[in-house]
Amino acid sequence: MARVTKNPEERKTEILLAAERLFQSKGYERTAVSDIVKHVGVAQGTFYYYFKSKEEIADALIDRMVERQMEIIRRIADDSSLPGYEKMVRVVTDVFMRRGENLDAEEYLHHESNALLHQKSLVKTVQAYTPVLTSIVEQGVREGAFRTEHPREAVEFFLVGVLFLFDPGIFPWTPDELETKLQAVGETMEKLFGADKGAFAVKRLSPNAIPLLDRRKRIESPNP
Amino acid sequence: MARVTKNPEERKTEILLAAERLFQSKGYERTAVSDIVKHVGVAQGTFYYYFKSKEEIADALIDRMVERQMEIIRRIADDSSLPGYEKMVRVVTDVFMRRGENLDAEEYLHHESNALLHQKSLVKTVQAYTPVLTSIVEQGVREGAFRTEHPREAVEFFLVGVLFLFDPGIFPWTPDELETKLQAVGETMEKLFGADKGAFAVKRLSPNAIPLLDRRKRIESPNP
DNA sequence: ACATATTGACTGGCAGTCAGTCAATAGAGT
DNA sequence: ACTCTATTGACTGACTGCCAGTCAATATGT
Repeated sequence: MARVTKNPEERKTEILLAAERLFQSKGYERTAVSDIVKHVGVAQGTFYYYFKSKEEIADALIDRMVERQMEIIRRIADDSSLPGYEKMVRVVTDVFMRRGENLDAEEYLHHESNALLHQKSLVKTVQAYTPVLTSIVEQGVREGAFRTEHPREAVEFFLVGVLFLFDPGIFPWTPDELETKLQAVGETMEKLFGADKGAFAVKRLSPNAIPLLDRRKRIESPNP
Repeated sequence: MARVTKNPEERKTEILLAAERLFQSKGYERTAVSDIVKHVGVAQGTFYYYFKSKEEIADALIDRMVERQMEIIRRIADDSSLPGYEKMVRVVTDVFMRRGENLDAEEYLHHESNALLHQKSLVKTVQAYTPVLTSIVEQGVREGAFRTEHPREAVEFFLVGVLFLFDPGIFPWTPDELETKLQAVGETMEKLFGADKGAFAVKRLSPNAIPLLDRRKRIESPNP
């Protein structure tokens, strides 16, 4: 109807944000492109003027998200005053243990109806984190705190294990199971990176250390 | 048209098999329920008489598959003449290294268009293998070959790492990267299970040890 | 006048539904 | 034993509603 022309970048961002909000509340699969454009107040065709497909907008959102998270981890890795071992501890506490807190906005990814999207985001996360974490491990090896012949592969294995195994959208553990698994992560890291026994011991488990479990966003059901 | 009544079990199997064949050739997402019933020679409603949804038939196929694979691993685990360490070696060579060979029929799962299905099959595999592998590790610990405080968690971590990381539908590594990663699996296992150095050394890599890479089934494209 | 942004009706395809048909069979009445 | 009939279970296929993606037309800014 009333036709409004905007700066393309602005329009694109509008669409991106609307899509993100809808994916969060309804889930990816249950969000129709027609929903998105309705919320932006724009015609269906406009969507396809800016994005090749529904999947493409999802990919764009994932990239944004992964990039945002990379900043935290990069800040730790680039701190030249920290030994590798200390960096690794910080990455675990500041990044992995916080996934449940910081990812509220991305929690919709963990819903089953978003499997492809979700998987892609985990894969991208692994690929983005690997080089940075590898350099941390290599530093630790040089400093004698770690011992491994394949730092990169150890990191990849660790990332896949942590990200997939502790993802409530993939493995729905009970709180008890989760507790045990979290206890075991310390031992796993020690062994994987060849650190001294107790180096990554989980001393006390703060309640919000428990990642995502039970914080799963309730997705609006189809029949309210 | 010509109405044919059959033994329900037989009918159900017919539908199951037709679905499997179609999922293999076209992929899950691209197979319509109408395709399936056309191939069985039955009406659309008949499908929904036997299965609640398209996803349900997929789950049924996954269960069948996982169950079939469990037999191999159970046979190894139940062999009371074998020490735990030897069992683990066999599981790796007979089960994981063969995934590429034996799973031809299930390769369609590794296609991107089947993400949810694929993920479910991996999760079910992890959950099915875990108890059996855990008892193997525990046996190894009793025999002094392994050393770990959390056998179950070590097994889960290992399974997730191997199954997800080496799945070409999830992580599309180049042959070179894959080679390096396979070399590293030995070290990873030693550390994870606390075995002696070299216990799981990959001595020679047979060409077909490379799991699934490049054996990815070519899915019929939509526009031939 | 030209490029660029925007429109919205339209297409094709698909999952799932539903009211009803048909065949076999169990059982009641004889 | 033998029909007749009620009931059940298997099966049908047209239909609904939804949705991703297309496109020719059209408005807007420069």
